Amino acid sequence: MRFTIEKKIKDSKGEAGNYLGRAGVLETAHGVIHTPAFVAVGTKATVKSLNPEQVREAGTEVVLGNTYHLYLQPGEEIVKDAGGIGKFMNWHGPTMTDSGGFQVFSLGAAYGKDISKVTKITDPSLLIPERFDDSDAPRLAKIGQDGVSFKSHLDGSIHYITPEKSIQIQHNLGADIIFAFDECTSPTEDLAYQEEALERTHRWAERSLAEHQNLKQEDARRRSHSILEGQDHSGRSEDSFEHLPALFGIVQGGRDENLRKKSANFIKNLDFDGFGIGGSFAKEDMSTAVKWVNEILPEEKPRHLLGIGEPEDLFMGIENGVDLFDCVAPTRLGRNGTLYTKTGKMIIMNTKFRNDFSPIEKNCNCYTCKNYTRAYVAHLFHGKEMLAGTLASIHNLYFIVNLVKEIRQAIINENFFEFKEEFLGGYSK
RNA sequence: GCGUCGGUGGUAGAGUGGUCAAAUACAACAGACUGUAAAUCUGUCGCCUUCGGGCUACGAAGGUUCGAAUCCUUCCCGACGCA
Repeated sequence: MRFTIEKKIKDSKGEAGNYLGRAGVLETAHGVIHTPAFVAVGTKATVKSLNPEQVREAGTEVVLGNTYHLYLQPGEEIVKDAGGIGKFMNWHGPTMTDSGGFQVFSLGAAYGKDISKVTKITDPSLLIPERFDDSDAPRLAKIGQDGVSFKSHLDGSIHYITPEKSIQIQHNLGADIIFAFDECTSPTEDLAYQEEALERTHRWAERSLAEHQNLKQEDARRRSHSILEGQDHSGRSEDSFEHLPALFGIVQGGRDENLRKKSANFIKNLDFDGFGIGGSFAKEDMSTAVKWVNEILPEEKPRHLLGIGEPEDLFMGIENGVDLFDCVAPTRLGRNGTLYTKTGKMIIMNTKFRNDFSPIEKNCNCYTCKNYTRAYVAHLFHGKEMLAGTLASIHNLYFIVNLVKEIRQAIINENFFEFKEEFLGGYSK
């Protein structure tokens, strides 16, 4: 993997100032990612409701799968034997896998609760928690001594995932970029807990990295042995890129400035190829957290803001130095009948669209908008037809991927701030 | 014409004397969704409301009863059987 910065954000007079944002190129063994880029989420080695051609046609350059899900089903050995996640799912471009760290949160502290990746609460202090009443709440993920025990949401079986295990699984899944195993904490946890969790995430980062390096060495030994024996049929030896994954470390630290900075400083000193910024945020905390972190992380390595992807968040992230985003929003919202437009989100099942024969969005170049009307898409949703989720996902994915591409172009054209103002001025949340 | 059974909210369908403005499902309407426990979930769904409650309702009209969607009478409508 190789990351090159092409251009940094400048103001309207072309002055560089102190801006963190940049446009670049991330080269992997499976192709190039133009950053900033939006990564399509394909948790179970499929971007839900879309085939790879549709994902590609929407403009997507890279797809992210999930360690936890693929480990449970079909099992990482199968994916490995298939030739890796990309080959398995017939996606020829770059791939990434998440470590399962998010499931520590979504199946743990957040399980059965009304908290998610980004909470609405405007005053996060209100979120502070009675951790004590909470202890017997049902969870599918419990944090243990040196890992997390998961109770499978599929069949109830128990699985213990350690950092080593997560990295082993990810090596078998064979994506181009993988992530360290971390603990995504709930914003409802108090500072003492955030600190404790951060220590854990840091230990896990070191262990993830150590296991990653072990696996690389083992692989190198095996390959040199095969070459000596004349058995290397991989055809990849002349590749300028390592065929093994690049590993990104993850910064946590909740909403606390000291913890965030502490985490960035700790993680940046480890030999990671890039970085993820994780956490469950109260909306208003997100930009400060990203800024604190990216001011510390080394400029020359890529940064991925995990799980974020609403339009206003993309501008915020990019302006503050984020190179990669992934988010389920385009596909999940699409399947659930909400569509992005330049003026805001549209709930396509609303009565007013039943006889609206215009496209979802005028001048949109996605497959859906070029071929179908609002009335038709609404009809598909009312009729619970499978094509509904597909057409909606195509549009939403195109919308978000393309928005990020436009932002990238604006950076290159040195009119990022104008573009931001123009877009957000017309977009209502 | 006689007999039997049945007519419940947009639909299907519970309910057979009070706890019924009426289960449940569907439809409808509105909303939520940010490293996918998610083609999912939430709310509303007779009318009015100062959200305490008020009013009108279970084919129609009468009646019995403290009280009726529920019991009785007649009528209207439907299905089936016999002429």
